[in-house]
Amino acid sequence: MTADKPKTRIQAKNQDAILKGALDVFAAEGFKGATLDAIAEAAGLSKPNLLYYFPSKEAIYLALIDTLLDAWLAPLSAIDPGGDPVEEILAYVLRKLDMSRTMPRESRLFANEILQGMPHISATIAGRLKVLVDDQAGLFERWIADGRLAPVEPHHLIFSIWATTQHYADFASQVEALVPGDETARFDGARDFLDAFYRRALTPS
Amino acid sequence: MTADKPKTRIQAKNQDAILKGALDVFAAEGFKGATLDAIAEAAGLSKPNLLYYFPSKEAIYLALIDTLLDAWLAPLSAIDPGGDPVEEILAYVLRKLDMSRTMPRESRLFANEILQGMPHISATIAGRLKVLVDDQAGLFERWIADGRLAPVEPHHLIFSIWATTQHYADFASQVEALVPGDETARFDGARDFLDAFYRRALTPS
DNA sequence: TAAGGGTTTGACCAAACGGTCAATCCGACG
DNA sequence: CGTCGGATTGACCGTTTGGTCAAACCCTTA
Repeated sequence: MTADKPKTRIQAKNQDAILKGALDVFAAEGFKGATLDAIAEAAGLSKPNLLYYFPSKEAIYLALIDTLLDAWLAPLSAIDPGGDPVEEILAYVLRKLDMSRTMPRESRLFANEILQGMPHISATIAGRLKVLVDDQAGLFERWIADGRLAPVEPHHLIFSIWATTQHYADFASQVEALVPGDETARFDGARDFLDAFYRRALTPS
Repeated sequence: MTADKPKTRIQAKNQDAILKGALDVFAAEGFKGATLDAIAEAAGLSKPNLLYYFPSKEAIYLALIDTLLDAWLAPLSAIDPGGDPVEEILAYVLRKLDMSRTMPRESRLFANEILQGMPHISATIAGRLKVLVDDQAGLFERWIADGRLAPVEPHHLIFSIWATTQHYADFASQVEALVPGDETARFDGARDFLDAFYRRALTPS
């Protein structure tokens, strides 16, 4: 299903430029709002040249999602079953918050896709996501059973982490309008809040 | 700036039908994804007839936002300064969660708008929002100073409430894919989680 | 009932859109 | 150097889109 590996250096360079440009445009405008002309300009190519490397706008979009999904979900997989439960989850929260700061386009890309009802997410991708989430939910439940984590429903805990951290990327325009100071100050404030918040909520009594 | 009050019953009925249909379409497709034909069909009118009542697609969108914003923000204003801090904020959380269940289209409408960088939100609307948020943040700070609320930064607390509750409307497709059971069960689980979570996080030690 | 104004619509337009294609360009390799 | 296959593009196409307009419709009221 995914594209073959590039053969020549020109192919590698151009496919990379296209995906980079497409990330800019799709994240800012959504799938329907993005135009091939805008992607071509962002990639520094002509529109027919875009379609020499990808057969359609949707193919670019799918390749982009496929390329970014693993990196986007990696921190959830990286939770160490051997570590301290509260500290492991807190590290995940802060890692996700940092990704909202350093990778806001990826966050908005997925936010747009899910908001529209995930029309481009295949059953296999959704299945991969569900397996990962269910696995980590099972880990959380074991931690809870061992009394090392406050008893909270794991799926909703994961949702709350996604929601609170990605909020600073997806709804950055609103956050900027409501909180004074520069970006660094805002993310420092968010870090302090989320650390204290999740520490209180997750530490077993 | 806002449209005048409708004069005739036909005007009232059709403007209402247009705004209802537009809510369906804009919430599902976003501003750029929505088409006048789709809105017209959802409203049960012809496209030229739409444009007899509103001068443009953007005018429909602006009227819709203007109509819905106050109701959408009302629960935040409704927090009672004379009530118990933790219970007041918890009631706000559960009210917002309930709105995600009963008004998901409104939630997605605003989510789409903010995701795109609030290109249609005027300075006056943003100003109204900021005054409201800053006011309630001030109330939270007084509660904290009185030792009746755990010391958390109020703006980030409000963001977390918006994020965790609206998540169940904005990203419903993802929640449905990851949590088994029907909608009622999912929202019951979310309610239990958020109640316990915020109660722990907000109760002063 | 006749008229007048508010209401509705089929037909249309210009621009933007995703995508195609034949022609051209260019760089690697014998 | 010549050539051959990959790379690039200007011109173009059919469709969709937001919006227009003149004609027709219909509801109210005198």
